[in-house]
Amino acid sequence: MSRKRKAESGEVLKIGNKTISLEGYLTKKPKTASTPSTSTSDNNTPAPSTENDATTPTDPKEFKPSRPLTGDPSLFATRRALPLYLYQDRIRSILSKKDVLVLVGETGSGKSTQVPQFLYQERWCQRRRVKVKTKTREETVNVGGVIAITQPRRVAATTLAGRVAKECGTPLDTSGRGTGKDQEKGLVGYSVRFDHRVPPGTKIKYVTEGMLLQELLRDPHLRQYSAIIVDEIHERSVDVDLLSGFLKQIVTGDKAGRGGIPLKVVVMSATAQVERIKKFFSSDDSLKKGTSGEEVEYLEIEGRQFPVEVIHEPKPVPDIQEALLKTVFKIHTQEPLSDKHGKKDILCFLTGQEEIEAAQRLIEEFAETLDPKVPKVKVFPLFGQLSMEAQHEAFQPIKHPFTRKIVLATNIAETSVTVPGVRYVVDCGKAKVKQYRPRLGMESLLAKPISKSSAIQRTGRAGREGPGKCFRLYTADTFATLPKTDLPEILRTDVLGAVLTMKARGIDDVLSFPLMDRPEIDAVENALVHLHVLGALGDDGRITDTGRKMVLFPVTAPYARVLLAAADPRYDCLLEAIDIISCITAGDDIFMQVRSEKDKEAVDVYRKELQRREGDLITYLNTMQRFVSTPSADRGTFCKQRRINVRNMRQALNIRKQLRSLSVKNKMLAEFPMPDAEVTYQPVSPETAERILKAFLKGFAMKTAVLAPDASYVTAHGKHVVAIHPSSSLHGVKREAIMFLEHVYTQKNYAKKVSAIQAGWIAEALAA
DNA sequence: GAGCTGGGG
Repeated sequence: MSRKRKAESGEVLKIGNKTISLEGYLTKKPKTASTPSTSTSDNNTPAPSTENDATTPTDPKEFKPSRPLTGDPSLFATRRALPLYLYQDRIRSILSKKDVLVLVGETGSGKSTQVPQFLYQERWCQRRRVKVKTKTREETVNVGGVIAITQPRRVAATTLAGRVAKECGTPLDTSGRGTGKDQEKGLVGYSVRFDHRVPPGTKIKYVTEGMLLQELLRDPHLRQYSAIIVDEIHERSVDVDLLSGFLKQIVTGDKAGRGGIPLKVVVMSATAQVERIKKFFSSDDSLKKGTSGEEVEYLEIEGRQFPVEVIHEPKPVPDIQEALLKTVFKIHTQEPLSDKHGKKDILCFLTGQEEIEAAQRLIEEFAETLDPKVPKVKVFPLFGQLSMEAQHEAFQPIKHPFTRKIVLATNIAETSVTVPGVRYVVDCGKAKVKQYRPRLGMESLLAKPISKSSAIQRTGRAGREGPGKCFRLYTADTFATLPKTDLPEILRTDVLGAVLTMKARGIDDVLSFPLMDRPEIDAVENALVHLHVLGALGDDGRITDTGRKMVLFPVTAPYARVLLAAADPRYDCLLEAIDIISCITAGDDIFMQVRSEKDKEAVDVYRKELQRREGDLITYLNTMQRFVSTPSADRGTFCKQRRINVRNMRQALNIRKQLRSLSVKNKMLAEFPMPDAEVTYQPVSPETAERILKAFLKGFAMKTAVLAPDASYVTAHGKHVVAIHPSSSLHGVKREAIMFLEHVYTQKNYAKKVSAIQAGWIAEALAA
């Protein structure tokens, strides 16, 4: 089983039957000649832009803004040092005249924290009472007063709010509690799923993109707001693309719903590749004479990055692991361990867990062969499926003074987390990307070349704390052929959810909704048909009552359909469906992967108890029911024994609570269920399990397969062969028919989250 | 018989 590996001292490394030559890359003495001749520097590191506007002097000490800083004086010095400080008058002046500003500011410019503080006292930002006409009558409403700043991630929204509250010197209790009327007044708040802190008097509100889309459902004109600041738009999530469309409609529309008061929009990006964004908001086609407010202003602000030298490979590398090993040890043996800026650690970008674990083994084995005079290395893997503690380890500085840290990461380290101490980046040039195939109704997850923008982002990770170097394991020519930017998510994903989002917010003609990038018509048509099958759209293509109920739940359309079916007396299994959906939508699988064979045996003993012959869904239900009936004190052990991801389980409990209370609110549950402590665990009967699976079929009848005579599973829709994924409890098991919730192409065409069903149930689900 | 980039309501 265990592959034989042998590290040899000298210049050759053997792994199994593979021999890697390290000739010319290793000099056992740390001090040698400087950088090899292949070294080239390209112009990707952001050069400070020359700003020759008269209103922005170059010395922050001489600059006197038209309005003094307010808030906590102890933080003034830090804020004055931010590049953005010099631009505050300019930004205020632009927005007093124009409605849309596109602002490019590299990481560290301070845009996310400072821009809202520059604006909230502006005259146009005051709340106003205005008359608006509704269908039936005229009414007086409040418009404006608050600035919203959207963020792609919850953690960003909450931490930014905390920091800005501190700068403003107003309270924001992020510790919990502090709700209701005992809340103190404050300038700054935030609102993310499961967590809302909006003190009375809030003028600056950090929200996730999804949250603002939710608000749009209740308030299509965003009347509460004077301005929306869309941050990190370059990440191009589906949510930000939809949001941009709605904002464009408000900005360029007749504003009657806002009593004629304009909504200001500031779009902020970390990369300068904003042509498409600029053009999108400039509303060329809808430009009307006499309304100058529609014009878009553009401003670019330098970041605070140290220079990073970029080194490409002279010729294409045949083996990425080999190239990585050579490069890592070239850095390790030729570059200093630290300098006046601090430690000089290495961050490597790889595609996935498998590649990372292989690289870790290689590096650790080779490190053992190094001369004792050479500093030690310590390797840390970093990918999403890793436990919180293991991820945390990669962020800790190494205490030992004679050791260099090497972090092997997926693109989790590109945007989601920042590893401190990094001064060398090694970039393999690839990343795994998920792409939806509308024709096949499945997605693929494959390693593909990254974009230039992504490569530059990775490079930048070497220059956060001091001057750095980035080694690209591909040639300069290859870099030149990379696409400029990544494909936005809306072109890579099932647009089912996006289409329902539009329909629910009054967009009847989804094909003419303004989007920066339009999905193919095929993809949209597929989504429309699918929504019709789910009953969310009627024959006329308009949203149905079922569809309106579906959007009230924070889950994708098929899951929402399952919840509605489960609430139907015919199936009567809403609480069970909620338990299952909570487990499934809580992030990655609550069952973590077990790395060693020995651990796997021990864990499987416990996991087997949870597994049910009906398959993964009922296993999840069993797991949730067992978990909540376990006393709190024993839950940690329960998770540990079964290698259940505690973080995801906690998230599942939050989702469960939210779905339960939404069910009560939407009259699908008569009353709140009994507290878990009062429920004794009892495994569901086979009869109940059957009802549950039939309820799930109302959302997933399209994702079924029947066992063929040759013992393969063939999908009912499309007639493709699928294999049951090894993560499923039904892997290797043959049943009459299966339902699966996910369908992914990796090494093979895989079905995941699989349940055993009867073939007859499929037609039954599609009929009624 | 064989495995998984990252987010969000």
